[in-house]
Amino acid sequence: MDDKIIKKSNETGEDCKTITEKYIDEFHNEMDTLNVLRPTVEPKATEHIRHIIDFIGMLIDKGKAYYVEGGDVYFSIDSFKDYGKLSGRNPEDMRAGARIAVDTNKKNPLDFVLWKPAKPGEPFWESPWGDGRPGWHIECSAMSYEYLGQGFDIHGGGKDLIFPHHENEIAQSEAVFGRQFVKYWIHNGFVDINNEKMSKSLGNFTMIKEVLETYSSEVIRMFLLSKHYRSPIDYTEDSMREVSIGLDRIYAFLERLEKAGVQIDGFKRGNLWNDFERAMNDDFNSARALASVFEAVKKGNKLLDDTSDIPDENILETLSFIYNDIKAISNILGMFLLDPQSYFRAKKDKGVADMAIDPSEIEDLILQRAKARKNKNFSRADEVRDLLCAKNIVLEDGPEGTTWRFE
RNA sequence: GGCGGCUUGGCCAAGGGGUAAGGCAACGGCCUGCAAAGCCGUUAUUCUCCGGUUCAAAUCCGGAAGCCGCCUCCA
Repeated sequence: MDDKIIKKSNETGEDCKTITEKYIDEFHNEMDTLNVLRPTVEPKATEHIRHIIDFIGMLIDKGKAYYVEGGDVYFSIDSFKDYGKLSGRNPEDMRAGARIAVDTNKKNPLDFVLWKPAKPGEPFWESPWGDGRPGWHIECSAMSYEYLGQGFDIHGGGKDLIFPHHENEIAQSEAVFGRQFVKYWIHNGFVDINNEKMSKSLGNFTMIKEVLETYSSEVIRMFLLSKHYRSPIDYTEDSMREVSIGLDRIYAFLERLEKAGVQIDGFKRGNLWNDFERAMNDDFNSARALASVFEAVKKGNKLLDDTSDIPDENILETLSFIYNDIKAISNILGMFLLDPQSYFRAKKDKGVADMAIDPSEIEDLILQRAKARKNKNFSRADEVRDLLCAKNIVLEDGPEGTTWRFE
């Protein structure tokens, strides 16, 4: 029912449903890739016209909405004394600042449309007020009533929707039911590029696809969680790279734990979990929560350093608490979900593909370097390492030989 | 014009009356043939600026500057 979709439909000849299905599919695919769980119910406005019409009917019956000659139904903001309470706006002030020509049919310039008559060439549904379609806002009140009842606990959305959309939802629902619509509003800040808001709606989803070409979904999640959800976050290559390095560090720690024989016992919870929980319970302070993970990683690395990666019974238990907690956290944040070997293998595969490098070539060079090192021919050894370094490949000499990775 | 938000080390970013988390980067040390990784240490007497309240302010109040968002029949 979005004007943009109707416009696109008229341009391409595809019907609206085909167009929206396409975007919904794309959205699903990208959310799946980002480890975003599917919602239990995803109601579509076009499948709830009946509920929407009923809802508008209730508003009219209560004297909160009115029909205007020509087919429009408007919500009367003067009939709802709390109008503006969410956004902190005063209707008087806004009336003075109105920038657009006022529709003379409205009782108050800020009244908003609940049902609008169909123009030629537009999709429409039959209604008591003539053929037409719902206005924006009403579907949220009607559908949330259908699935969640007269009021519910948490409503999310972007900051830009506070006014008018969420304000209008409150007006519609509270005008009908006379009780609190939503207990907690969660309004997220935007992802900016160069400190400017990203292009709206569909444009953002294209971005995700592009970012995924370079960074894994876990890097994207970690980037988003590195700042509080209410604040805007600026997308830059530098910050993505930094986050990616941080994620490597955490996975490297997990790998180290496994090599040291640390076991997971899913029921035990340690200090990390307490810190994490405290942070998340404080208005989803994900940045603080991530910091607690890094703190635990440092602590764990230190314990492993101190015991030369052969922890005794006691240390082993401490480490298993950390491992457990990280695993529990990973299920909440949708990160650190892979086993470390797969994580680093995937990273390697991607590097190999992106740089068009033959891994056997690298292995061969490493062999040559090993031989040179054995013969104390260190200049040759360093030469090999520099050669690989130029290709973004870092060598790490460990007790079990040399491993390599992409920087 | 109205409303809301933001400004914390080189960069990113928590904290929101009790004396500055965490990440990245840099430098020094341990380790290493040298590195890398990891660890240890150093890097903001100070939180955009100016006033005020307080025993105590990055945190509260007032003012200034800069940046961002919203104010449409856009979902």
